[in-house]
Amino acid sequence: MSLIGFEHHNHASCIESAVAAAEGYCAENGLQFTPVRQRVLELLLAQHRAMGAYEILDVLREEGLGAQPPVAYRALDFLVRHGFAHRVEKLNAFTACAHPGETHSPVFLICRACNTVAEAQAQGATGMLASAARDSGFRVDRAVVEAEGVCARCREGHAG
Amino acid sequence: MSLIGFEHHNHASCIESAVAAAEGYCAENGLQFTPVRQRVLELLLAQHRAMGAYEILDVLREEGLGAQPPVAYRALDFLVRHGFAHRVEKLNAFTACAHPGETHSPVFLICRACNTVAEAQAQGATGMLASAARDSGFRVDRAVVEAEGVCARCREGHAG
DNA sequence: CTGATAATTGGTATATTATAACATCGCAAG
DNA sequence: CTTGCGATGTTATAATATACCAATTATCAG
Repeated sequence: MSLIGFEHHNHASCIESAVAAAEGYCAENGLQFTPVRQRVLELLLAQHRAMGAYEILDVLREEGLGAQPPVAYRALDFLVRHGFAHRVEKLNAFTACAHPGETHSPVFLICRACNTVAEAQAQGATGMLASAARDSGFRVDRAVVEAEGVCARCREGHAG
Repeated sequence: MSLIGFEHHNHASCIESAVAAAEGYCAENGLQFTPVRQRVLELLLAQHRAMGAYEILDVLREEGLGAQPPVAYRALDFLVRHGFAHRVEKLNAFTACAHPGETHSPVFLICRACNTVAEAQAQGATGMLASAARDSGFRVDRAVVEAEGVCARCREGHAG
């Protein structure tokens, strides 16, 4: 399992390169990487936690990029549809994709204490789910795997 | 993986026995299995799909058991808290537990075509998730595993 | 039984999340 | 040019969920 979200890294460059990657992908595929879409992606990248649509909308509104819910939802739909972000069902919120470009079934580790959302890869778990489902004739189109708990740092913090 | 939801079974008796089991459990543990709680459990058991809180509330209202959202949410909270029902995050809806009494991490298979929600047991998948998370110091308190797709019957139905 | 306590109910109000619907704009293909 | 498509801007409303307070009912120690 590789895991992004709980380690240290150069955040500014991490955002820049992710945005550049998205921009490139859109250019190659005839998609419009508009200001609102870019800004929403930046907001999501800026924090390793999930943001609600209305939380994002508040920022867009302050910045004059849009004031109504559909503005945020449309940008989020775009980002999710093209794999730049994911929806975290458990939180009814959104988070930037930590592995854009790669095809993957994300697994989220949600820390109840610090609200960090780490995106992990657990090939095994989703593979097992898919094959077990297949045995009963069920075809899995999308798997949601999300674990709520407490991350290492927070457990150390209060001896939890 | 055991799987309840897509096979045939005697539904009336399946409901009766589940209700009786819940009633017994409550009696043993000093919990109140009130009319609203019983009725909500029956409603959930009556269908192998997830029901929204407001859908349940509509029935309760017709039957004079309560008219406001908190009535439904409180009964659902009770049922979920004591393991008689589960919340399906992906659908923001609720379904009766297919394995009451047993400690388990449910896995849901949600059919997009017929809306059936089957509760499966996939020890392997959740176990793998838990152990992989543990390796990074994350303690999993609750795992959400839900697969959206098409069940065997619906795939046959339209050659899907 | 009785009073204290906790659990449940009934209700109002409101918060939060999400989408439907429609007019307009801008751009690129034909 | 004009047609069509995707994106935008906006209004309105749907769907999901919770905070809070008053009143009632169950439970249990004494």
